[in-house]
Amino acid sequence: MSKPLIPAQRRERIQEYLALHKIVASTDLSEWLGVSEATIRRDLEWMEEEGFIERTHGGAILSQRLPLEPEYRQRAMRCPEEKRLIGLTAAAQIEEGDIVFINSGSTTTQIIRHIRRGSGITAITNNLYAALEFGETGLELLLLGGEYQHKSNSVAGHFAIDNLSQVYANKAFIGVDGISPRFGYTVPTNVEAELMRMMIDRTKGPIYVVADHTKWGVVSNFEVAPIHKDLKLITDEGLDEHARADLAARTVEVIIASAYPAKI
Amino acid sequence: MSKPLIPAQRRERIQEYLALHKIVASTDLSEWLGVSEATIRRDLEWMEEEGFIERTHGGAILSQRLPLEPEYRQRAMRCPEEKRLIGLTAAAQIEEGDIVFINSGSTTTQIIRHIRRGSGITAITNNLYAALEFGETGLELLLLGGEYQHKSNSVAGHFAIDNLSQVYANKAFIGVDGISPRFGYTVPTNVEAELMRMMIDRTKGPIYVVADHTKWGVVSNFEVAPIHKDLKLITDEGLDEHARADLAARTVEVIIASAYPAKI
DNA sequence: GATAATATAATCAAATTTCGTCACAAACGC
DNA sequence: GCGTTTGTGACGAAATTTGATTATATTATC
Repeated sequence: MSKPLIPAQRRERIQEYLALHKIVASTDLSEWLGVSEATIRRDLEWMEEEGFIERTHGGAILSQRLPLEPEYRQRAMRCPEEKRLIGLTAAAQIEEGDIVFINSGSTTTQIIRHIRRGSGITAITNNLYAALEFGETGLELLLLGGEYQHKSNSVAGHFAIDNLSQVYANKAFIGVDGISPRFGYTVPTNVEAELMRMMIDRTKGPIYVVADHTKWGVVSNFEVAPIHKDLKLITDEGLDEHARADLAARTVEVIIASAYPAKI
Repeated sequence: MSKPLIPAQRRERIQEYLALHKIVASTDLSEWLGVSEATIRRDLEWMEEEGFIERTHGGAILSQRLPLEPEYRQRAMRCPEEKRLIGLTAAAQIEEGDIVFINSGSTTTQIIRHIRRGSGITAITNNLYAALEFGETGLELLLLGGEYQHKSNSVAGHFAIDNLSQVYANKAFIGVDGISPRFGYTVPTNVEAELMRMMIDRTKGPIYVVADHTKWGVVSNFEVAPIHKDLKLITDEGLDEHARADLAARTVEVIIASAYPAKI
Protein backbone atom coordinates (compact mmCIF):
# COMPACT_ATOMS: atom_id res chain seq x y z
CA MET A 1 0.00 0.00 0.00
CA SER A 2 2.48 2.61 1.07
CA LYS A 3 5.81 2.87 -0.55
CA PRO A 4 8.85 1.94 1.51
CA LEU A 5 10.41 4.62 3.63
CA ILE A 6 13.96 5.71 3.14
CA PRO A 7 16.35 4.80 5.96
CA ALA A 8 16.32 8.26 7.48
CA GLN A 9 12.54 8.31 7.62
CA ARG A 10 12.46 4.93 9.23
CA ARG A 11 14.91 6.00 11.89
CA GLU A 12 12.94 9.13 12.52
CA ARG A 13 9.81 7.04 13.05
CA ILE A 14 11.66 4.84 15.46
CA GLN A 15 12.81 7.88 17.37
CA GLU A 16 9.32 9.32 17.47
CA TYR A 17 8.01 6.06 18.72
CA LEU A 18 10.67 5.80 21.37
CA ALA A 19 10.15 9.38 22.48
CA LEU A 20 6.64 8.32 23.34
CA HIS A 21 6.99 4.75 24.57
CA LYS A 22 10.53 4.63 25.97
CA ILE A 23 11.00 1.02 24.99
CA VAL A 24 10.36 -1.04 21.92
CA ALA A 25 10.86 -4.57 20.61
CA SER A 26 12.70 -5.21 17.37
CA THR A 27 10.02 -7.60 16.18
CA ASP A 28 7.31 -4.99 16.62
CA LEU A 29 9.31 -2.38 14.75
CA SER A 30 10.00 -4.87 12.00
CA GLU A 31 6.32 -5.65 11.63
CA TRP A 32 5.21 -2.04 11.90
CA LEU A 33 7.69 -0.61 9.46
CA GLY A 34 7.56 -3.54 7.10
CA VAL A 35 11.25 -4.32 7.00
CA SER A 36 13.28 -7.26 8.21
CA GLU A 37 14.61 -7.46 11.71
CA ALA A 38 18.12 -7.35 10.35
CA THR A 39 17.41 -3.89 9.03
CA ILE A 40 15.89 -2.80 12.30
CA ARG A 41 18.94 -4.02 14.11
CA ARG A 42 21.18 -2.07 11.83
CA ASP A 43 19.07 1.02 12.40
CA LEU A 44 19.24 0.56 16.15
CA GLU A 45 22.96 0.00 15.96
CA TRP A 46 23.34 3.22 14.04
CA MET A 47 21.15 5.14 16.43
CA GLU A 48 23.05 3.79 19.39
CA GLU A 49 26.26 5.20 18.00
CA GLU A 50 24.52 8.54 17.71
CA GLY A 51 23.63 8.27 21.37
CA PHE A 52 19.89 8.50 20.99
CA ILE A 53 19.12 5.07 22.33
CA GLU A 54 20.54 2.13 24.18
CA ARG A 55 20.09 -1.30 22.79
CA THR A 56 18.83 -4.25 24.78
CA HIS A 57 18.14 -7.83 23.86
CA GLY A 58 15.10 -7.85 21.70
CA GLY A 59 14.91 -4.12 21.15
CA ALA A 60 16.02 -0.79 22.48
CA ILE A 61 15.24 1.80 25.11
CA LEU A 62 15.41 5.54 24.97
CA SER A 63 18.67 6.96 26.13
CA GLN A 64 18.01 8.66 29.45
CA ARG A 65 19.93 11.80 28.87
CA LEU A 66 18.55 13.41 25.76
CA PRO A 67 18.73 17.08 24.99
CA LEU A 68 15.46 18.83 25.82
CA GLU A 69 13.79 20.19 22.77
CA PRO A 70 12.00 23.46 22.24
CA GLU A 71 8.38 23.57 23.21
CA TYR A 72 6.85 23.52 19.79
CA ARG A 73 8.79 20.50 18.81
CA GLN A 74 7.84 18.75 21.99
CA ARG A 75 4.20 19.32 21.26
CA ALA A 76 4.47 18.07 17.75
CA MET A 77 6.18 15.03 19.16
CA ARG A 78 3.39 14.06 21.48
CA CYS A 79 1.48 11.14 20.04
CA PRO A 80 2.90 11.67 16.58
CA GLU A 81 1.53 8.43 15.25
CA GLU A 82 -1.93 8.98 16.68
CA LYS A 83 -2.07 12.46 15.27
CA ARG A 84 -0.96 11.25 11.90
CA LEU A 85 -3.73 8.70 11.85
CA ILE A 86 -6.34 11.14 13.01
CA GLY A 87 -5.20 13.50 10.28
CA LEU A 88 -5.48 10.76 7.71
CA THR A 89 -8.93 9.73 8.90
CA ALA A 90 -10.19 13.29 9.02
CA ALA A 91 -8.86 14.08 5.56
CA ALA A 92 -10.73 11.06 4.26
CA GLN A 93 -14.00 12.77 5.20
CA ILE A 94 -13.34 15.53 2.73
CA GLU A 95 -14.90 15.18 -0.70
CA GLU A 96 -14.56 16.94 -3.97
CA GLY A 97 -16.24 20.31 -3.96
CA ASP A 98 -16.13 20.70 -0.21
CA ILE A 99 -15.42 23.97 1.49
CA VAL A 100 -13.83 23.22 4.82
CA PHE A 101 -12.82 25.20 7.86
CA ILE A 102 -9.66 24.07 9.59
CA ASN A 103 -8.13 25.75 12.60
CA SER A 104 -4.61 25.65 14.01
CA GLY A 105 -2.85 22.99 16.01
CA SER A 106 -0.60 20.04 15.44
CA THR A 107 -3.45 17.62 14.79
CA THR A 108 -5.21 19.80 12.27
CA THR A 109 -1.87 20.34 10.55
CA GLN A 110 -1.85 16.62 10.00
CA ILE A 111 -5.24 16.87 8.34
CA ILE A 112 -3.96 19.48 5.97
CA ARG A 113 -1.02 17.30 5.16
CA HIS A 114 -3.26 14.46 4.12
CA ILE A 115 -5.87 16.21 2.03
CA ARG A 116 -5.96 14.76 -1.46
CA ARG A 117 -4.72 17.25 -3.95
CA GLY A 118 -6.11 18.22 -7.27
CA SER A 119 -9.78 17.99 -6.51
CA GLY A 120 -11.88 21.08 -6.21
CA ILE A 121 -11.56 21.55 -2.50
CA THR A 122 -11.45 24.90 -0.76
CA ALA A 123 -9.72 25.07 2.59
CA ILE A 124 -10.23 28.06 4.83
CA THR A 125 -7.84 28.18 7.73
CA ASN A 126 -5.83 30.28 10.14
CA ASN A 127 -3.14 27.61 10.17
CA LEU A 128 -0.10 28.88 8.30
CA TYR A 129 1.40 25.44 7.89
CA ALA A 130 -1.20 25.06 5.18
CA ALA A 131 0.72 27.52 3.04
CA LEU A 132 3.86 25.47 3.32
CA GLU A 133 2.02 22.31 2.53
CA PHE A 134 0.15 23.33 -0.60
CA GLY A 135 1.85 24.04 -3.82
CA GLU A 136 -0.15 24.79 -6.90
CA THR A 137 -2.19 21.69 -6.39
CA GLY A 138 -5.60 22.59 -7.66
CA LEU A 139 -6.66 23.16 -4.13
CA GLU A 140 -7.87 26.59 -3.22
CA LEU A 141 -6.46 27.86 0.01
CA LEU A 142 -8.00 30.83 1.77
CA LEU A 143 -5.93 32.08 4.64
CA LEU A 144 -7.51 34.19 7.32
CA GLY A 145 -5.82 37.37 8.39
CA GLY A 146 -4.92 38.43 11.89
CA GLU A 147 -2.20 38.79 14.46
CA TYR A 148 0.53 36.27 14.02
CA GLN A 149 0.77 33.70 16.79
CA HIS A 150 4.26 32.37 16.79
CA LYS A 151 3.75 29.42 19.09
CA SER A 152 1.15 27.84 16.85
CA ASN A 153 2.24 29.36 13.53
CA SER A 154 -1.24 30.67 13.02
CA VAL A 155 -3.21 33.88 13.01
CA ALA A 156 -6.10 35.07 15.14
CA GLY A 157 -7.89 38.24 16.02
CA HIS A 158 -10.18 40.75 14.50
CA PHE A 159 -9.06 40.32 10.90
CA ALA A 160 -9.78 36.62 11.08
CA ILE A 161 -13.21 37.07 12.61
CA ASP A 162 -14.01 39.62 10.00
CA ASN A 163 -12.88 37.38 7.15
CA LEU A 164 -14.88 34.51 8.56
CA SER A 165 -18.03 36.60 8.70
CA GLN A 166 -18.06 36.58 4.92
CA VAL A 167 -17.91 32.87 4.24
CA TYR A 168 -19.63 29.61 4.99
CA ALA A 169 -18.29 26.08 4.85
CA ASN A 170 -19.95 22.72 4.55
CA LYS A 171 -17.47 20.92 6.81
CA ALA A 172 -15.28 21.97 9.70
CA PHE A 173 -12.34 20.39 11.47
CA ILE A 174 -11.62 21.73 14.89
CA GLY A 175 -8.57 20.79 16.92
CA VAL A 176 -8.83 21.34 20.64
CA ASP A 177 -6.49 21.14 23.61
CA GLY A 178 -8.87 19.72 26.15
CA ILE A 179 -12.05 17.65 26.29
CA SER A 180 -13.96 17.45 29.51
CA PRO A 181 -17.49 16.20 30.14
CA ARG A 182 -18.07 19.11 32.42
CA PHE A 183 -16.19 21.94 30.70
CA GLY A 184 -16.52 20.84 27.11
CA TYR A 185 -13.94 21.53 24.44
CA THR A 186 -11.28 24.01 25.52
CA VAL A 187 -8.26 25.80 24.05
CA PRO A 188 -5.49 27.94 25.56
CA THR A 189 -6.32 31.34 24.10
CA ASN A 190 -9.44 33.35 23.81
CA VAL A 191 -8.75 34.61 20.31
CA GLU A 192 -8.51 31.06 19.08
CA ALA A 193 -11.67 30.05 20.93
CA GLU A 194 -13.58 32.93 19.39
CA LEU A 195 -12.42 31.99 15.96
CA MET A 196 -13.41 28.36 16.46
CA ARG A 197 -16.87 29.28 17.65
CA MET A 198 -17.30 31.36 14.56
CA MET A 199 -16.17 28.50 12.36
CA ILE A 200 -18.68 26.20 14.05
CA ASP A 201 -21.47 28.74 13.64
CA ARG A 202 -20.82 29.16 9.98
CA THR A 203 -20.61 25.52 8.98
CA LYS A 204 -23.64 24.08 7.24
CA GLY A 205 -22.71 20.43 7.51
CA PRO A 206 -20.78 18.03 9.71
CA ILE A 207 -18.37 19.45 12.26
CA TYR A 208 -15.50 17.28 13.43
CA VAL A 209 -13.50 17.80 16.56
CA VAL A 210 -10.09 16.18 16.27
CA ALA A 211 -8.09 15.29 19.35
CA ASP A 212 -5.94 12.39 20.43
CA HIS A 213 -6.95 10.42 23.49
CA THR A 214 -4.60 12.27 25.85
CA LYS A 215 -6.86 15.31 25.58
CA TRP A 216 -9.65 13.55 27.40
CA GLY A 217 -10.16 14.90 30.89
CA VAL A 218 -7.98 17.90 30.14
CA VAL A 219 -9.33 21.39 30.68
CA SER A 220 -7.57 24.29 29.01
CA ASN A 221 -8.38 27.96 29.49
CA PHE A 222 -11.23 28.92 27.19
CA GLU A 223 -14.30 26.97 26.25
CA VAL A 224 -15.12 26.60 22.59
CA ALA A 225 -18.28 24.57 22.95
CA PRO A 226 -19.81 21.94 25.19
CA ILE A 227 -19.71 18.31 24.20
CA HIS A 228 -22.69 17.96 21.95
CA LYS A 229 -23.95 15.54 19.36
CA ASP A 230 -23.55 18.07 16.58
CA LEU A 231 -19.81 17.89 17.06
CA LYS A 232 -18.47 14.55 15.91
CA LEU A 233 -15.22 13.45 17.49
CA ILE A 234 -12.29 11.93 15.63
CA THR A 235 -9.79 10.41 18.02
CA ASP A 236 -7.54 7.36 18.38
CA GLU A 237 -8.12 3.96 19.84
CA GLY A 238 -6.39 4.91 23.06
CA LEU A 239 -9.58 6.54 24.32
CA ASP A 240 -10.67 4.68 27.42
CA GLU A 241 -13.97 2.95 28.05
CA HIS A 242 -15.30 5.51 30.47
CA ALA A 243 -14.84 8.24 27.93
CA ARG A 244 -16.46 6.21 25.20
CA ALA A 245 -19.44 5.41 27.38
CA ASP A 246 -19.80 9.04 28.33
CA LEU A 247 -19.76 10.12 24.73
CA ALA A 248 -22.17 7.37 23.73
CA ALA A 249 -24.58 8.53 26.41
CA ARG A 250 -24.59 11.94 24.80
CA THR A 251 -25.06 10.36 21.37
CA VAL A 252 -21.84 11.90 20.14
CA GLU A 253 -20.57 10.14 17.06
CA VAL A 254 -17.01 8.97 17.70
CA ILE A 255 -14.73 8.02 14.84
CA ILE A 256 -11.72 6.01 15.88
CA ALA A 257 -8.70 6.52 13.66
CA SER A 258 -7.11 3.15 13.25
CA ALA A 259 -6.09 1.68 9.88
CA TYR A 260 -3.06 0.79 11.86
CA PRO A 261 -1.09 -2.31 11.01
CA ALA A 262 0.09 -3.46 14.38
CA LYS A 263 -0.76 -2.85 17.95
CA ILE A 264 2.60 -1.87 19.35
CA MET B 1 -0.02 21.23 -16.76
CA SER B 2 2.24 23.52 -14.84
CA LYS B 3 5.28 24.95 -16.48
CA PRO B 4 8.62 23.71 -15.25
CA LEU B 5 10.12 25.62 -12.38
CA ILE B 6 13.49 27.26 -12.63
CA PRO B 7 16.14 25.63 -10.45
CA ALA B 8 15.96 28.31 -7.78
CA GLN B 9 12.21 27.88 -7.46
CA ARG B 10 12.57 24.16 -7.27
CA ARG B 11 15.12 24.41 -4.49
CA GLU B 12 12.90 26.83 -2.70
CA ARG B 13 10.10 24.32 -2.85
CA ILE B 14 12.36 21.61 -1.55
CA GLN B 15 13.37 23.83 1.33
CA GLU B 16 9.79 24.63 2.14
CA TYR B 17 8.90 21.01 2.02
CA LEU B 18 11.79 20.11 4.27
CA ALA B 19 11.00 22.89 6.70
CA LEU B 20 7.77 21.06 7.34
CA HIS B 21 8.62 17.41 6.92
CA LYS B 22 12.22 17.27 8.10
CA ILE B 23 12.93 14.32 5.83
CA VAL B 24 12.20 13.66 2.22
CA ALA B 25 12.86 10.90 -0.30
CA SER B 26 14.49 11.74 -3.62
CA THR B 27 11.93 9.67 -5.48
CA ASP B 28 9.06 11.62 -3.96
CA LEU B 29 10.64 14.93 -4.87
CA SER B 30 11.32 13.74 -8.38
CA GLU B 31 7.71 12.71 -8.79
CA TRP B 32 6.32 15.81 -7.13
CA LEU B 33 8.41 18.34 -8.99
CA GLY B 34 8.37 16.49 -12.28
CA VAL B 35 12.12 16.29 -12.82
CA SER B 36 14.51 13.38 -12.90
CA GLU B 37 16.14 12.05 -9.78
CA ALA B 38 19.50 13.12 -11.15
CA THR B 39 18.32 16.71 -11.01
CA ILE B 40 16.96 16.27 -7.52
CA ARG B 41 20.27 14.86 -6.43
CA ARG B 42 22.10 17.81 -7.86
CA ASP B 43 19.74 20.14 -6.04
CA LEU B 44 20.29 18.31 -2.80
CA GLU B 45 24.01 18.33 -3.35
CA TRP B 46 23.91 22.06 -3.90
CA MET B 47 21.77 22.61 -0.85
CA GLU B 48 24.04 20.47 1.25
CA GLU B 49 26.96 22.69 0.41
CA GLU B 50 24.92 25.62 1.62
CA GLY B 51 24.62 23.78 4.89
CA PHE B 52 20.88 23.78 4.90
CA ILE B 53 20.35 20.06 4.66
CA GLU B 54 22.15 16.81 5.13
CA ARG B 55 21.90 14.14 2.53
CA THR B 56 21.13 10.55 3.34
CA HIS B 57 20.64 7.49 1.25
CA GLY B 58 17.44 7.93 -0.70
CA GLY B 59 16.88 11.55 0.19
CA ALA B 60 17.81 14.29 2.57
CA ILE B 61 17.16 15.48 6.08
CA LEU B 62 16.83 19.00 7.36
CA SER B 63 19.99 20.20 9.00
CA GLN B 64 19.25 20.40 12.69
CA ARG B 65 21.27 23.49 13.37
CA LEU B 66 19.41 26.26 11.59
CA PRO B 67 20.50 29.33 13.60
CA LEU B 68 22.88 30.40 10.87
CA GLU B 69 20.38 30.46 8.09
CA PRO B 70 19.99 34.09 7.05
CA GLU B 71 21.91 33.48 3.86
CA TYR B 72 20.26 30.39 2.67
CA ARG B 73 17.57 31.79 0.50
CA GLN B 74 19.07 34.80 -1.09
CA ARG B 75 21.58 32.85 -3.11
CA ALA B 76 18.77 31.54 -5.18
CA MET B 77 17.62 35.03 -6.03
CA ARG B 78 18.52 37.47 -8.70
CA CYS B 79 20.67 40.31 -7.51
CA PRO B 80 20.84 38.91 -4.02
CA GLU B 81 23.37 41.41 -2.82
CA GLU B 82 21.51 44.38 -4.22
CA LYS B 83 18.27 43.20 -2.70
CA ARG B 84 19.88 42.61 0.61
CA LEU B 85 21.26 46.13 0.65
CA ILE B 86 17.96 47.60 -0.39
CA GLY B 87 16.29 45.61 2.36
CA LEU B 88 18.80 46.87 4.87
CA THR B 89 18.43 50.45 3.77
CA ALA B 90 14.66 50.29 3.75
CA ALA B 91 14.53 48.69 7.18
CA ALA B 92 16.66 51.54 8.48
CA GLN B 93 13.83 53.95 7.67
CA ILE B 94 11.59 52.24 10.18
CA GLU B 95 11.45 53.73 13.63
CA GLU B 96 10.07 52.68 16.94
CA GLY B 97 6.32 52.93 17.07
CA ASP B 98 5.86 52.79 13.34
CA ILE B 99 3.03 50.94 11.70
CA VAL B 100 4.23 49.84 8.30
CA PHE B 101 2.66 48.23 5.27
CA ILE B 102 4.82 45.77 3.40
CA ASN B 103 3.74 43.80 0.38
CA SER B 104 5.07 40.59 -1.14
CA GLY B 105 8.14 40.00 -3.24
CA SER B 106 11.75 39.03 -2.77
CA THR B 107 12.95 42.54 -2.11
CA THR B 108 10.35 43.31 0.51
CA THR B 109 11.16 39.98 2.12
CA GLN B 110 14.63 41.35 2.60
CA ILE B 111 13.19 44.36 4.35
CA ILE B 112 11.31 42.13 6.73
CA ARG B 113 14.46 40.21 7.41
CA HIS B 114 16.31 43.33 8.46
CA ILE B 115 13.77 45.03 10.66
CA ARG B 116 15.23 45.58 14.10
CA ARG B 117 13.48 43.39 16.57
CA GLY B 118 12.16 44.22 19.95
CA SER B 119 11.00 47.74 19.33
CA GLY B 120 7.32 48.53 19.20
CA ILE B 121 6.89 48.16 15.49
CA THR B 122 3.76 46.84 13.85
CA ALA B 123 4.12 45.26 10.43
CA ILE B 124 1.07 44.68 8.29
CA THR B 125 1.75 42.49 5.31
CA ASN B 126 0.46 39.91 2.87
CA ASN B 127 3.94 38.43 2.67
CA LEU B 128 3.98 35.08 4.43
CA TYR B 129 7.73 34.95 4.68
CA ALA B 130 7.24 37.43 7.48
CA ALA B 131 5.81 34.64 9.59
CA LEU B 132 8.91 32.55 9.01
CA GLU B 133 11.21 35.41 9.84
CA PHE B 134 9.67 36.58 13.06
CA GLY B 135 9.87 34.58 16.16
CA GLU B 136 8.60 35.99 19.36
CA THR B 137 10.47 39.19 18.88
CA GLY B 138 8.34 41.88 20.42
CA LEU B 139 7.31 42.90 16.96
CA GLU B 140 3.65 42.79 16.20
CA LEU B 141 2.87 41.12 12.94
CA LEU B 142 -0.52 41.49 11.32
CA LEU B 143 -1.02 39.18 8.40
CA LEU B 144 -3.66 39.92 5.85
CA GLY B 145 -6.05 37.19 4.80
CA GLY B 146 -6.84 36.06 1.31
CA GLU B 147 -6.25 33.48 -1.36
CA TYR B 148 -2.88 31.91 -1.09
CA GLN B 149 -0.53 32.76 -3.95
CA HIS B 150 2.01 30.06 -4.08
CA LYS B 151 4.45 31.66 -6.44
CA SER B 152 5.06 34.58 -4.14
CA ASN B 153 4.19 32.90 -0.85
CA SER B 154 1.70 35.61 -0.18
CA VAL B 155 -2.03 36.23 0.00
CA ALA B 156 -4.28 38.51 -1.98
CA GLY B 157 -7.91 38.98 -2.74
CA HIS B 158 -11.04 40.11 -1.07
CA PHE B 159 -10.09 39.15 2.47
CA ALA B 160 -6.93 41.21 2.22
CA ILE B 161 -8.69 44.25 0.84
CA ASP B 162 -11.25 43.97 3.55
CA ASN B 163 -8.65 43.71 6.29
CA LEU B 164 -6.78 46.66 4.87
CA SER B 165 -9.89 48.80 4.90
CA GLN B 166 -9.75 48.74 8.67
CA VAL B 167 -6.24 49.98 9.23
CA TYR B 168 -3.89 52.81 8.45
CA ALA B 169 -0.12 52.90 8.47
CA ASN B 170 2.41 55.69 8.73
CA LYS B 171 4.91 54.13 6.35
CA ALA B 172 4.67 51.76 3.41
CA PHE B 173 7.18 49.67 1.51
CA ILE B 174 6.12 48.55 -1.90
CA GLY B 175 8.03 46.09 -4.01
CA VAL B 176 7.30 46.18 -7.73
CA ASP B 177 8.25 44.11 -10.75
CA GLY B 178 8.64 46.87 -13.28
CA ILE B 179 9.40 50.59 -13.40
CA SER B 180 8.77 52.46 -16.59
CA PRO B 181 8.62 56.21 -17.17
CA ARG B 182 5.64 55.69 -19.37
CA PHE B 183 3.75 52.88 -17.61
CA GLY B 184 4.76 53.57 -14.05
CA TYR B 185 5.13 50.89 -11.40
CA THR B 186 3.78 47.53 -12.48
CA VAL B 187 3.26 44.04 -11.04
CA PRO B 188 2.24 40.71 -12.58
CA THR B 189 -1.18 40.19 -11.01
CA ASN B 190 -4.20 42.35 -10.60
CA VAL B 191 -4.99 41.20 -7.09
CA GLU B 192 -1.56 42.28 -5.94
CA ALA B 193 -1.86 45.62 -7.73
CA GLU B 194 -5.19 46.28 -6.07
CA LEU B 195 -3.77 45.48 -2.70
CA MET B 196 -0.79 47.74 -3.24
CA ARG B 197 -2.95 50.64 -4.32
CA MET B 198 -4.96 50.22 -1.17
CA MET B 199 -1.81 50.20 0.94
CA ILE B 200 -0.67 53.40 -0.72
CA ASP B 201 -4.05 55.02 -0.17
CA ARG B 202 -4.07 54.19 3.47
CA THR B 203 -0.59 55.34 4.38
CA LYS B 204 -0.32 58.65 6.17
CA GLY B 205 3.38 59.16 5.80
CA PRO B 206 6.26 58.32 3.47
CA ILE B 207 5.78 55.61 0.89
CA TYR B 208 8.83 53.80 -0.44
CA VAL B 209 8.99 51.78 -3.61
CA VAL B 210 11.78 49.22 -3.44
CA ALA B 211 13.26 47.72 -6.59
CA ASP B 212 16.71 46.78 -7.79
CA HIS B 213 18.09 48.46 -10.88
CA THR B 214 17.14 45.62 -13.23
CA LYS B 215 13.49 46.60 -12.85
CA TRP B 216 14.06 49.85 -14.67
CA GLY B 217 12.47 49.87 -18.09
CA VAL B 218 10.51 46.73 -17.33
CA VAL B 219 6.76 46.71 -17.76
CA SER B 220 4.75 44.00 -16.05
CA ASN B 221 1.03 43.41 -16.43
CA PHE B 222 -0.82 45.69 -14.05
CA GLU B 223 -0.11 49.24 -13.07
CA VAL B 224 0.04 50.10 -9.42
CA ALA B 225 0.76 53.78 -9.75
CA PRO B 226 2.57 56.21 -12.01
CA ILE B 227 6.01 57.44 -11.09
CA HIS B 228 5.31 60.31 -8.78
CA LYS B 229 7.15 62.35 -6.20
CA ASP B 230 5.02 60.99 -3.39
CA LEU B 231 6.56 57.59 -3.95
CA LYS B 232 10.20 57.57 -2.92
CA LEU B 233 12.38 54.99 -4.59
CA ILE B 234 14.94 52.82 -2.86
CA THR B 235 17.21 51.09 -5.34
CA ASP B 236 20.84 50.11 -5.83
CA GLU B 237 23.78 51.90 -7.39
CA GLY B 238 23.40 49.94 -10.60
CA LEU B 239 20.70 52.32 -11.75
CA ASP B 240 21.93 54.03 -14.88
CA GLU B 241 22.32 57.75 -15.48
CA HIS B 242 19.37 58.08 -17.80
CA ALA B 243 17.08 56.66 -15.20
CA ARG B 244 18.46 58.87 -12.48
CA ALA B 245 18.04 61.94 -14.61
CA ASP B 246 14.51 60.97 -15.47
CA LEU B 247 13.61 60.50 -11.82
CA ALA B 248 15.32 63.74 -10.85
CA ALA B 249 13.28 65.59 -13.44
CA ARG B 250 10.14 64.33 -11.76
CA THR B 251 11.51 65.32 -8.34
CA VAL B 252 11.31 61.75 -7.15
CA GLU B 253 13.48 61.18 -4.13
CA VAL B 254 15.87 58.32 -4.87
CA ILE B 255 17.71 56.52 -2.10
CA ILE B 256 20.66 54.49 -3.29
CA ALA B 257 21.45 51.48 -1.15
CA SER B 258 25.19 51.17 -1.22
CA ALA B 259 27.42 51.76 1.75
CA TYR B 260 29.11 48.57 0.84
CA PRO B 261 32.47 47.71 -0.65
CA ALA B 262 32.12 44.29 -2.16
CA LYS B 263 30.91 43.87 -5.67
CA ILE B 264 30.46 40.13 -5.16
C1' DG C 1 23.69 -25.84 35.59
C1' DA C 2 21.81 -28.00 31.19
C1' DT C 3 18.94 -27.42 27.47
C1' DA C 4 15.65 -25.18 24.58
C1' DA C 5 14.20 -20.90 22.66
C1' DT C 6 15.17 -16.75 20.96
C1' DA C 7 18.07 -12.77 19.60
C1' DT C 8 22.28 -11.25 17.55
C1' DA C 9 26.23 -11.30 14.44
C1' DA C 10 28.36 -12.42 10.09
C1' DT C 11 28.20 -13.25 5.38
C1' DC C 12 26.51 -12.93 0.79
C1' DA C 13 23.42 -12.15 -3.25
C1' DA C 14 19.89 -9.06 -4.99
C1' DA C 15 17.86 -4.66 -5.29
C1' DT C 16 18.21 0.15 -4.94
C1' DT C 17 20.58 4.43 -4.89
C1' DT C 18 24.30 7.27 -6.08
C1' DC C 19 28.15 8.79 -8.89
C1' DG C 20 30.50 10.08 -13.10
C1' DT C 21 30.29 11.00 -17.72
C1' DC C 22 28.16 12.22 -21.81
C1' DA C 23 24.99 14.44 -25.14
C1' DC C 24 21.54 17.64 -25.84
C1' DA C 25 18.65 21.73 -25.10
C1' DA C 26 17.73 26.24 -23.34
C1' DA C 27 19.28 30.59 -21.69
C1' DC C 28 22.68 34.05 -21.77
C1' DG C 29 26.24 37.35 -23.37
C1' DC C 30 28.32 39.57 -26.98
C1' DG D 1 23.08 36.30 -35.21
C1' DC D 2 26.81 32.85 -32.91
C1' DG D 3 29.43 30.80 -29.22
C1' DT D 4 29.39 29.95 -24.39
C1' DT D 5 27.46 28.71 -20.22
C1' DT D 6 24.18 26.31 -17.57
C1' DG D 7 20.78 22.92 -16.67
C1' DT D 8 18.84 18.46 -17.73
C1' DG D 9 18.20 13.50 -18.64
C1' DA D 10 20.30 9.02 -19.73
C1' DC D 11 23.41 5.38 -19.15
C1' DG D 12 26.71 2.25 -16.95
C1' DA D 13 29.77 1.61 -12.96
C1' DA D 14 30.34 1.84 -8.11
C1' DA D 15 28.55 2.01 -3.58
C1' DT D 16 24.95 1.26 -0.18
C1' DT D 17 21.13 -1.01 1.69
C1' DT D 18 18.37 -5.01 2.32
C1' DG D 19 16.72 -9.77 3.36
C1' DA D 20 17.98 -14.55 3.74
C1' DT D 21 20.94 -17.91 5.66
C1' DT D 22 23.94 -19.75 8.89
C1' DA D 23 26.58 -19.61 13.00
C1' DT D 24 27.12 -17.66 17.58
C1' DA D 25 25.56 -15.53 21.76
C1' DT D 26 22.12 -14.49 25.20
C1' DT D 27 18.01 -15.38 27.86
C1' DA D 28 14.49 -18.41 29.72
C1' DT D 29 12.88 -22.73 31.65
C1' DC D 30 13.36 -26.76 33.88
